[in-house]
Amino acid sequence: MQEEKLSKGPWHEEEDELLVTFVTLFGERRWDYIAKASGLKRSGKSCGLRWLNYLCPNIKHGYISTEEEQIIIQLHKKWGNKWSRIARNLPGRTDNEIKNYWRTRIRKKIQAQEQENFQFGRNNAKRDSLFSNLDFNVQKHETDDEHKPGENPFGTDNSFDVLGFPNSAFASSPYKIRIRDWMSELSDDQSKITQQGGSNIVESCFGCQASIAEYTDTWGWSGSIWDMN
DNA sequence: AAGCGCCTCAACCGCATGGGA
DNA sequence: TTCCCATGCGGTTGAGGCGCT
Repeated sequence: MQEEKLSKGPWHEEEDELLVTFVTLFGERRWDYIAKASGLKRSGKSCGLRWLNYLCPNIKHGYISTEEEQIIIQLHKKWGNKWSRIARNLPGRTDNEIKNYWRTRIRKKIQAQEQENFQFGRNNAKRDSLFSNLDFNVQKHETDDEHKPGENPFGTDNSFDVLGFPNSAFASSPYKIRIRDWMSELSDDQSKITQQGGSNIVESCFGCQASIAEYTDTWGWSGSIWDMN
């Protein structure tokens, strides 16, 4: 038997109305069944997406607030491109919406900011040495003469995240993101973290260990020193 | 007014995962 | 245990809108 050709592209108002009616009747599941029963010439998957990303009454339409943007930035720092996970922390926003917003707005802002921070930070050999065992692809610093005591070597953001990374720099390093994901997983399994002297020793899934020591540097900045071995 | 390029975002694609038979 | 189907997830695409020349 020949399959009826499925339509693609933007949804029409009548299709939306039909889908809403059938979701109300059968619930937000069995999308293939709903697609067939409704007579919509759409795949079940397409119906599910349309509902979850647009028609669902819980969806918030409109501008993403500054507050929501900050949450997205922080969670992306923590989890990377885990859009659905990030979306679960922003009621009414979908993973698709957050993903698009990140790609079109936030990423550009951060890239521009990182470019600025990188230009500033490359003169600070002292701070860079904290990351010398991690391949952040940082160019060799020429001099540390220009850094003044009390001055933030990473620009205006002087905070460090829960994993000890500076919030302002190297945020998009793929290696850093992998380590973040790994640490995020580890945080759910404290048995892999042991104390040794002043350091936490973390056993990694890659067959190596990381020693993490809390420090406060000469400028009064605190954070964590990573030592991979 | 027309043409062009850029941007946004809804929708699609393909792979991964989970659950039931 | 294996297979199949439904759903989840993240990356990509392309239509349409908008601004600039």
